[in-house]
Amino acid sequence: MVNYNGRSYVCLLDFAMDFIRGKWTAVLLCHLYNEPKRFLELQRMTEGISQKVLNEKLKELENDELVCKKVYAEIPPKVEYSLTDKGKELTSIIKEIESWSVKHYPELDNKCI
Amino acid sequence: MVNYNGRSYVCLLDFAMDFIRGKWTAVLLCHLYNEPKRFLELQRMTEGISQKVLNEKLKELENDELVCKKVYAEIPPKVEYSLTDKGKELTSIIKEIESWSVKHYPELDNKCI
DNA sequence: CAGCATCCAGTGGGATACTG
DNA sequence: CAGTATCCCACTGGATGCTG
Repeated sequence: MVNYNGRSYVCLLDFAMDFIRGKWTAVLLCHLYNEPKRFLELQRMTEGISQKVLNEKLKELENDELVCKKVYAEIPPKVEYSLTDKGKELTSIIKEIESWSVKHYPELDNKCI
Repeated sequence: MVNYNGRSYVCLLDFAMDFIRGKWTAVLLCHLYNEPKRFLELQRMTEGISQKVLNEKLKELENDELVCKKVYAEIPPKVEYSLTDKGKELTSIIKEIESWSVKHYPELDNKCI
């Protein structure tokens, strides 16, 4: 049993998987892999995600310290999201999962990232 | 958009993550990493999982061809579950995620696997 | 532009009891 | 031993509308 932040997990792997379990989480991390992105940019890249969920996910990722949020004091508002080092490491593993799927399901066109 | 088996995914990564998104999936795969395991054995190793969910997950994993089920014609029944090659490859990536969590959260005792 | 507030539906998983 | 069958709740994410 692992307890963290008021939640409990059956083991450390369960805990780690919880970071990326959400439907959009892994995809968003990959979208941030190369360069920082703005909110609207992320929303456009991530076809199908609702604004509400994008917000929730970005907050989660920020709390988990996988993503860093930078707010510019401008009008109209400008906010940039980027991966932390910890997040970048995790994302590179996620990319291995993507490679795994490309290898084993070549017939499914890769329309992502 | 990726369509497979009546479900649709926003991209190939979403599709791949769906294999391991469930609460117990990654843990079960790791438990099968070294050697085949019997049903009850898995249930005992995987503290907290209900019989119903263990069944559902094993069926999923079998459908996804990550796990192979071998039934011995004996009484009482004997069934063994093992990783397929595809499953073993994926599981080794999952183990990287576990290593990532060990590295970044050393304070959380690793009671798993 | 980058959010927040609501309301709502689908589903993943828990608890419990039964069987070839 | 290795399952099936129900019932049920909590939570994730969808849709829509409002705001500094």
